[in-house]
Amino acid sequence: MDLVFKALADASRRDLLDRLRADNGQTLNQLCAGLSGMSRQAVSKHLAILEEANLIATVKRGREKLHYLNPVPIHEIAERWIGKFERTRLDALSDLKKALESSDE
Amino acid sequence: MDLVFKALADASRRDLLDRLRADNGQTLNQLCAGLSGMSRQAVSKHLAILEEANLIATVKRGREKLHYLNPVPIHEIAERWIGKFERTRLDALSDLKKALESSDE
DNA sequence: TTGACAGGCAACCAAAAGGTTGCATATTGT
DNA sequence: ACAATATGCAACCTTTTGGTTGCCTGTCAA
Repeated sequence: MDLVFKALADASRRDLLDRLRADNGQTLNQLCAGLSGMSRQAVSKHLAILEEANLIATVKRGREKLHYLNPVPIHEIAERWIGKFERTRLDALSDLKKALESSDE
Repeated sequence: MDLVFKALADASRRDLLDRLRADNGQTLNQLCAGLSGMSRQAVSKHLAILEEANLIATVKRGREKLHYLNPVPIHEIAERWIGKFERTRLDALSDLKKALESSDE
């Protein structure tokens, strides 16, 4: 799970995921076109990190490599981790409110 | 939003949030007790990062500082970002499946 | 008043992250 | 065959990150 969080920590990588979501199965060069001002190798490294976090899967087709979004890890994070915080949302907010009010006195 | 993702990227910080969720309103020293083998200053820095990302709010009470969980940014991420991926989940998976099958031929 | 306690600030350090350049390899179209 | 295309690999560099130590400030209690 740590790998997924770390992979999501970078804005360029989130952007890559966004663009794969819009158009799945793109090659490295296609994805490079979007991140302007960044070298192909940098994009390649980002994709490797996403792949290691299992957020994308790749298929080689001839000399090119197609990148596919794998939304499962994001789903798992939402379920197992964010879900916990969603459930306690109102409690935490009421704690916060009470704490702020008592500090006004 | 970037600050929130970056704040969530570290396991110690996620642990701090977990512990605040279990017991809201803890002081720095209380939170230190949990992260064994880490100095008070290191924990303090983590808390500062969480606070800057607006994931916790603090209230000073005398010489101590109480830390409260603020689940709103996590909720927003779940809504605005993860939600998008949840919605396209089945599509992406079927793309993946098709791509894998065609690579078998 | 004077310790002890809770926390803040700043300098410093090692390791990891993000990026670059240069070169190698494999595939494709002519 | 050969030139162009698509990607991989490795060394290197700079900035950020996570952590430490040392000292300073504010607050409480005896």
